[in-house]
Amino acid sequence: MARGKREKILKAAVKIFARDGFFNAKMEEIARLAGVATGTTYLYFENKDDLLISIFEEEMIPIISNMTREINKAETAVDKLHAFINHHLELVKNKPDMAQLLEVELRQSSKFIHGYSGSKFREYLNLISSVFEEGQQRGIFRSDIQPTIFKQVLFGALDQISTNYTLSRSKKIDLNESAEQIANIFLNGVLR
Amino acid sequence: MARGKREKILKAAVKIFARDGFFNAKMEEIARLAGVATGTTYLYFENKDDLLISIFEEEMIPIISNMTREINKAETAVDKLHAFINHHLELVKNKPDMAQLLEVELRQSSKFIHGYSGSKFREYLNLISSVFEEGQQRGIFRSDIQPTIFKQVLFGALDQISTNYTLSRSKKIDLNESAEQIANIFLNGVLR
DNA sequence: TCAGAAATTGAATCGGATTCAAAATAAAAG
DNA sequence: CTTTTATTTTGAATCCGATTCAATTTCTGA
Repeated sequence: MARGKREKILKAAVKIFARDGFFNAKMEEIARLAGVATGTTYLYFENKDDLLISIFEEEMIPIISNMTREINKAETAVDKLHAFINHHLELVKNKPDMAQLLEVELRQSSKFIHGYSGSKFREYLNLISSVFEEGQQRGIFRSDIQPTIFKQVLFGALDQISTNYTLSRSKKIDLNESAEQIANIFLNGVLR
Repeated sequence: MARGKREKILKAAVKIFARDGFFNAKMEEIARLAGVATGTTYLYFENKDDLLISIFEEEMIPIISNMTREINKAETAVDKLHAFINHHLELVKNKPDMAQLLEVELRQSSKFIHGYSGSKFREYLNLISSVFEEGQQRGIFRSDIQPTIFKQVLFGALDQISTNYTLSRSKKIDLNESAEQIANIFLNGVLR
């Protein structure tokens, strides 16, 4: 099994899923774009859901490492939280196709929603709780808030804003403004 | 067209969707449980997606009116926000089937995600922004935060916590504790 | 009681994910 | 180089379930 074939299928799937949506995307067309036979896709991926989830897992690797780098640039926990929020929304703005895939299409996969409790998603969320814990240890953030709840709450907030932006045709929403407001609400909410 | 038939199909669909998930639910089985022929379901609903969305629209009516009542019981904007948060999570805890349908299955419907910009969802979100605006007018909440952003941020946070709870098998998460923490973060974040 | 309209039926159609026997290709053995 | 054997790929056939629609049943009102 040529390793390159897997990559080709993955790359083709990103394009087709982004263009047609998960539901309307045809395995046959993904195969055609990848230059392989329909059945070949099933040698590299269990099924359509697995293909989508694999895209997620692969795409999250650079996203997580970039985010980590971005966070580490900042000194204080406050700045790190700011960095997370800004970078997350930056991504949504700059990679709309990928954003659409990760935010919208991925959640239509029954397997993802139900079965998956994947490491990459957890890892991404844990970037938030790590920063938060650091802030707590330094006495900057309130200690009566559970990092586990905080990470979900902040992620949920960002995700709602992002999805709304991604789905809005016009794109006239100002994500920088949103980022500022979110940071504002949350930092005031957790600072001692 | 007997009005009662539509209700029977709707009721059967809730059961089957909740039990099998949107994707695995079979129209034939919904029809059987409703006591009609397969084709009959298509006289009352355009397709499977439309059936799911119709459930959403109908279920939201009492949810919205109960929530409105609950909010109006409270005096201050702060208490109203508290009420919203508590009641939302209360619902998730007390009607797990419906929660699963609204939070999980609904979002697997391509039509819902893409096409739908439904009135009921907007209406629910606007309950939040109304309370928030009221608080701003009374000078209780900061005026530099946009109600439109606030409503999405709070809803997103609640939704993430709720979905996480709904999908977790064990249900050992304490939603009351979560409610308290969320209220805590947000109220500190927006109070002057 | 009967013609026409409205509602219902469920078998047939259709689309697309998935499978798998056959074919092609690569690797190993002589 | 053949020949064998193992690996990879192919794409037509299968399968499943949403959706359709011609035929049938039920209702209406003259």
